[in-house]
Amino acid sequence: MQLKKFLPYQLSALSNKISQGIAKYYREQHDITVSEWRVLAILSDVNHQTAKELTEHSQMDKVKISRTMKLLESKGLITERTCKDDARARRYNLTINGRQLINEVKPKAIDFEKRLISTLTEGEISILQKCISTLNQQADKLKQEKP
Amino acid sequence: MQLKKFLPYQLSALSNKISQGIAKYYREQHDITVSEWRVLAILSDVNHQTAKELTEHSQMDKVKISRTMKLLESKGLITERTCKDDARARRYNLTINGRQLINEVKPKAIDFEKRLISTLTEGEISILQKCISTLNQQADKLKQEKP
DNA sequence: CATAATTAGTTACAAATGAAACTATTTCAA
DNA sequence: TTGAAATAGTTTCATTTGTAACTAATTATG
Repeated sequence: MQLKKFLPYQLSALSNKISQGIAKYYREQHDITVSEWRVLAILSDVNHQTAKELTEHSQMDKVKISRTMKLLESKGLITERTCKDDARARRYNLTINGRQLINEVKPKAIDFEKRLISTLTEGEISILQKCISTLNQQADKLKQEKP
Repeated sequence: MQLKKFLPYQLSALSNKISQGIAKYYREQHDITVSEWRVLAILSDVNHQTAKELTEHSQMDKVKISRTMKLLESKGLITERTCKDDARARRYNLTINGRQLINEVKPKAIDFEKRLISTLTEGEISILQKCISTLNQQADKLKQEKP
């Protein structure tokens, strides 16, 4: 077997290649990290979330979220308010600047994705989506099993 | 747009999920990192390569390769010999122990992959492979473009 | 209702990483 | 040739990351 033919390697290589390009763009053009972009994107979709909720929607752990929120706040892109019903938690909201930034970045991200998949057919894209979803489920299942 | 629907995010999330499972297994069962596994796998396929060649086949940079080689040598899994034709470079070979280890790990990695894709049809797997290859090309192309 | 267990989030510390500077050698070009 | 540029690989240092321990608040249990 060759490493090149090993699916986990292929996915990691592809994902890294794509991420590097995006990360570079976010950094150079908007001075934000991928983590910041993810949080902003989530909040722009559903505002007013807690750190806990953000971890569930971002595939990032609570430490990374905590650090990212601190950073975003220091940049004035989000505000935080302690939850009424739970004094341990805070809810985060985009500021005007935060919303403006994400409104600027998002179309470019969508355009990047569009160009990325432009050489795939509709049918291929739909099967790719199905594969990703199935592989996610299967990866979850295998994680629980004993090796 | 939702982050969840964004292909670069989906690929990153999937790849991380799969990698975490594998990394845990390599570490617990064989006390090696994913980097070490990759190098061993490449050398088991074509022995006697230089660091330069390994970087080209592993998607790892020269610093990471350098560190991995040092580690593998300290564990007695590979040997190094200065190239006859270039005193800057070395060629690496698996030791008996190295070959034994990779012969032990490889079948399990293949089996893991088999279980991972077991819920996909042959057709889906083949289209997935095609998508990965096309996306790699496209990502390379987009990297060179100005954003 | 008191206290033990759980949960939200932060902090501290060690390990992993990446970029840049570095050494040693080789290649190129005047 | 011989000095300049390029290349193979290593080291250094600053940043990022992950784990574990921590604080503060909430929930569950006897």
